[in-house]
Amino acid sequence: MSSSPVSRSDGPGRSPGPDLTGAPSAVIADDHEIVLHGLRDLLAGLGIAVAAEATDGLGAIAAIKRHQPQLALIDLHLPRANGVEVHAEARRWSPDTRFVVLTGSATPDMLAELLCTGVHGLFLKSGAPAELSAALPRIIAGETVIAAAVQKTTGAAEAVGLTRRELQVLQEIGSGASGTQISQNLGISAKTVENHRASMMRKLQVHSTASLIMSAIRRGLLSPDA
Amino acid sequence: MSSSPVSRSDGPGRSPGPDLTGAPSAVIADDHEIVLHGLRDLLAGLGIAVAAEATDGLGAIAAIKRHQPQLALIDLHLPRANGVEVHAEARRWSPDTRFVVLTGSATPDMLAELLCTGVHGLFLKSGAPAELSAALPRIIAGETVIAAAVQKTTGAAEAVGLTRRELQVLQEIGSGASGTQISQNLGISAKTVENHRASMMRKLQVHSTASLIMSAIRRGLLSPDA
DNA sequence: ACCAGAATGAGGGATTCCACCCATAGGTGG
DNA sequence: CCACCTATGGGTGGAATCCCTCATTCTGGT
Repeated sequence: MSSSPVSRSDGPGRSPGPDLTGAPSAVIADDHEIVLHGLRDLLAGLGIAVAAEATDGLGAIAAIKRHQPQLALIDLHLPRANGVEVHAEARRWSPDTRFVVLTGSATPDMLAELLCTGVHGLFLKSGAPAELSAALPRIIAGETVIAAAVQKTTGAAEAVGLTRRELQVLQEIGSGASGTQISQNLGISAKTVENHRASMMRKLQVHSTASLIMSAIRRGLLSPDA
Repeated sequence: MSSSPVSRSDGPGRSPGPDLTGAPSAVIADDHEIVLHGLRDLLAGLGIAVAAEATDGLGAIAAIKRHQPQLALIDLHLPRANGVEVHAEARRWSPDTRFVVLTGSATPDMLAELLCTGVHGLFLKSGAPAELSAALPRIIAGETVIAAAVQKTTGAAEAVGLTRRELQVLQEIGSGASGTQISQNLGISAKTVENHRASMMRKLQVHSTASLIMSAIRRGLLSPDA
């Protein structure tokens, strides 16, 4: 049933091809139909036309490439290419598009990565739609808006008390690397890696690597889709 | 801002208190405002009044208890009490309510638990809203409808080829138990536990417990909130 | 200047994991 | 009956983990 990856007919749209002159246009992407519905409504209220919709990352890239919209509203958690990848790829084909990433549950490492890549907006789906509505016009005008709640989420690691280095080691562990491999990847001693791991286990109050991974994912310190 | 856990004013509602005689009423709960918006629209299209909304599990329980709706539309992943818990608790206070659970990403064990508890409907948020719209009237009429996509998800373990016993061991590992502890919990030899683990790692093509957990969570075989 | 903490590194011992090998029951289906 | 899979159990050996302790260096803050 979900076999139309590129774009679907846009209800209120009337002009085919890119219309850089008229009303602002947007491409939206989310794998939940119900969220797409909500975004449609929200954009309609702002007088922004939806040029295309996509339900996965590759479809979003193609749609942005084709329609060159002023705005791209992309879910972070998309099949076949997540929000980070969509942004990295699509910006090269549509340099004037303003990218806004939505996320349900974000991990600090992903958010940090996103902020570094220079996305123009970052919002939580659990936040009030009004927050997004208020910010979108300003984003289109050239501002960059990061929801306050996102900054709070980014501090999840600090809340637990994990340091930068520990977080790096954590990600390496999650990727399946052994102590020796991690030490080579990070250019430090294997013993230091072990110390960092032990430190994290103490802080998270667990006593096995398996629990460490579980706890880290539960607390949003690590993303299963790494 | 998200400090009203119980219920908020219902726009189109006009009769205070439970109205078991008139048009069907519903309580909806989701921690994403945008999803609530979509559900509101969807129910309006079916002529179902929204008696109350909630953004967390405890709020949902309270709202159902108070309004005794014909229908409860509950997200599986809610703060302070998930869909399973909401259903288990609220059904005792509102026995005539039909419970429908929505889920974004579900793990086989959670879905199995849900199906056992006797929920009346089970749908994926990624599914077409039309699927839900079509099913709701029949659910209210007394049927039980499980989305086809859910059954597919439930078979995730079979797709990878993990057996029942292996899945049990996997959950034990995720809970932080060591080989010896698992053997005691399951009443088998520690060596057998080790064999099951090795078998899973072969099937998932990983070479460490950390990767095993990560891969299992990614494939939906394990829930981080265990 | 001082102190707290992060990051680095190490020693040592008990335990566990991981990857091979192997065998015996019991069930299922051709 | 035989082949196949599951579940069970074992052995062996090397690698990695886990849990302590301790020390050094560098930074940030008051």
